[in-house]
Amino acid sequence: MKTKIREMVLCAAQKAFEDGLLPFDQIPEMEIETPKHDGQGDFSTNFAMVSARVQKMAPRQIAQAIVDSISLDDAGATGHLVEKVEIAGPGFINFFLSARAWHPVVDQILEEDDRFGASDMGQEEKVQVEFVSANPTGPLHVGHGRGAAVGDSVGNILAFAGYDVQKEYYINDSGRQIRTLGTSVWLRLCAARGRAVDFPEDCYQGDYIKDLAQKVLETEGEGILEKEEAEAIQICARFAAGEILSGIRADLEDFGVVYDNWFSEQSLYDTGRVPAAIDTFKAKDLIYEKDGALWFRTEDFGDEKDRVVVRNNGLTTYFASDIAYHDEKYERGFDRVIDVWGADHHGYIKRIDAAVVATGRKSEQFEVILVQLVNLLRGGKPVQMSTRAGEFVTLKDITDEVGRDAARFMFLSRSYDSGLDFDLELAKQKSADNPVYYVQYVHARIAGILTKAKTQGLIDNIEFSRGQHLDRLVEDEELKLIKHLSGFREQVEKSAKTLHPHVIFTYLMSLASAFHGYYNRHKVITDDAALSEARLALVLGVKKVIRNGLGLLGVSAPERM
RNA sequence: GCGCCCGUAGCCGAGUGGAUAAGGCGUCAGCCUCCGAAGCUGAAGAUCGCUGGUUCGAUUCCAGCCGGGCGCACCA
Repeated sequence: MKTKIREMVLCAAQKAFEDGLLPFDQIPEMEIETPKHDGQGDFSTNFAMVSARVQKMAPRQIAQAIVDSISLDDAGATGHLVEKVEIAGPGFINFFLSARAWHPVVDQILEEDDRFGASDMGQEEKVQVEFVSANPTGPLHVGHGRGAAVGDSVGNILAFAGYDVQKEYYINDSGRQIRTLGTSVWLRLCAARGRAVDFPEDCYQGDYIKDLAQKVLETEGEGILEKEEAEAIQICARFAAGEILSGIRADLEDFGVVYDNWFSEQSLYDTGRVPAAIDTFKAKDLIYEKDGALWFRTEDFGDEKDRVVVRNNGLTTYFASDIAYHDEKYERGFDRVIDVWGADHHGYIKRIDAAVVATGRKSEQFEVILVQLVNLLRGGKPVQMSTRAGEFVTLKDITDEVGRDAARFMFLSRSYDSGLDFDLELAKQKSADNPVYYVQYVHARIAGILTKAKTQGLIDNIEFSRGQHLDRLVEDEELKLIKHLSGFREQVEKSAKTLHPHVIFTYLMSLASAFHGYYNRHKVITDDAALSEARLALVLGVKKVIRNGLGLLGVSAPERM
C-alpha cells in the first residue's frame, strides 16, 4: 500500500511539473508514513516540506500542486481505494483509504498464519548471536536473565526478518576462574573430611560449592583424597564446571532459551587456534614484546592502549582466546557477529573490534548489544549480589518466583539502553496485573470466542469461506484493528534493524489495547451469520498476530488463563 | 581525569528530524441479567535536566554544562 501511495505522489509530481505547477522536476528523499493521530489519514507524506528548498516554494503551495495533479487509483465496483487526499499542518499530504483497501489484510493473515509478519529483509545473511556466555563457576543471576531474554529475542526477531541466525553460548571452560573453582571445591571437600583448611577469600564462597564437593565425593569416591592436590583440583574443576554448566543449560531452558550451539573456549586451545592467532598477528607485526609480556597493538585500531595477550608468566589472557574465538566465528561463515554483553564490559568493545578488523573483517560486521545492568530489589531495598560471596538471587529463583513469561516481559518491555530496577516483591505481588497478561489475555479471550463459535458451528464457515464477508467490517474499531495488524511486519523489520526487541512489545501492547477496545464495544458473534463470520475472521487474525509477536519475545500465548 | 549508557507527568517509561509527546502504575469518576472485568470509558497530571548551535521544523542531531549508573588489570 505504501509503495502504491509513493507511486501516486511521484506521478503527481511529474504531472505537476509538466503542467507548470512546479518549477523543477527534482524528487527529494521523501517519506510515506503512518500519521500518529486520528484525523490525519492512513498515510501521509512530507514530500512538500522536503521539496520546499529545491522548488523555492512554500510547502503548502507545493502540496496543493501535488493534490491538484494527483489521480486516484482505478475505482473498483465499490469505489476508490484512496478516498480522499488533503493538505494539513505545515504541508503534509494525507491520504485517506477506504475500508475496502484494508480488508485483504485479514485474508493475508489467515493465509500466512505463523509466517505473517515475516520479512525477507535479511536476505538469508548469516548472523550469529552470542549471549549469556557466563562462566560455569556459579548459577546464572538476574543480569544473565536480561541478557538471555534480549539475546534470545533478538535472534528470534532476526530469523523472522529473514536472517539465517545461529544462537551460541561461549563456555569459558579454560583459565584461572575454572582453576579457582576447582580449588574451591577441593578445599570444601577436604574440610568435609575433617582436614583443617584455610579457605581463601578469592575462592567461591557459595553453599553450592559444598554441594558440589559432596557430589564429587559420591562420584569419584574417597580415593580422590589420596591423589596429588593438583590432579585432585583438576578433577574437581572439570566435574564442577560440568555440573554447573548443565545447571545453567537447564535454567536457560526453563527460561525458554535454547541454543543452536555451545562453544568451548578450551577447544580453541585443543585445536591450537589461540597460538595460531597470535602467530598470525606476529607475522603482521601487530604484536610486540614489552616487560616480558606480548602486547597486541589495539591502539592502532582506536583502542585507548595496547592490550596484553600473553602475560609475562607465559599464560595467555582471556583476550587472546577471544581473538581466536572471533576469528573462528567468521571462518564458520557468519557475515555478522553480534555479542550481547553486560554494560560493565563496554570497555572491551574496542579491543574485540580491533581484533576483528585486524583479521581482515569490517568493523560493521561486529556488533555489541550492551545490556545495561539490572538492579535487583526486594521491597524497594537493594539485594546485594556477589558471586564470590555466594549471595545472590539466581535466574532460577526468578523464574520460579515470578514466572517465565512475566520475567521475560520485564526484561523486554523497555530498551536495554537503560538500567532496570527489578523488584522481586513488586514483580511477584503485581503478577496479576502485570502488562504481559494484558497481551496474553487477548489471546485467551479470543480463544474463548472461537470455542463458542465452534459450538455454534460457525468456525467451519471461517475456514471454508474466508474473506467472503470481510466487507462487513466497517466499524471504526474494526478498521483500526486491521490497520494495526497490517503494521506488524514493519515493526518486525524495525526491531530487526535496530536490534531492539522492545519494539515488538510496544507493538503488542497497542494491538492489545485496540482489541480490548473493540471487544468492549462490539459483539463478535451476532445474529447476523455473515457479519459474525467476518468478525471471527478478524479476531482470529488478531489471535495469530499476538501469538506470532509473543513468540518472538519468548512469551507463551495461552488458550486459557 | 578519560570512556560508554541514561535523564520525558508522583513513579516506570515509548518516541532515532515533522502536525495535538504513546502506554503502564498510582489518583479520581463511571461500565458486568450480554462472546472471559487479568477488561473498557472518561478526568486530572509534562517548562521532554540546563544552555547554546544546525534546520523551514529538534524530545530526536551537534557542543558545553549539571545529575545518575557502569567501566578504565600482565582478571574474566
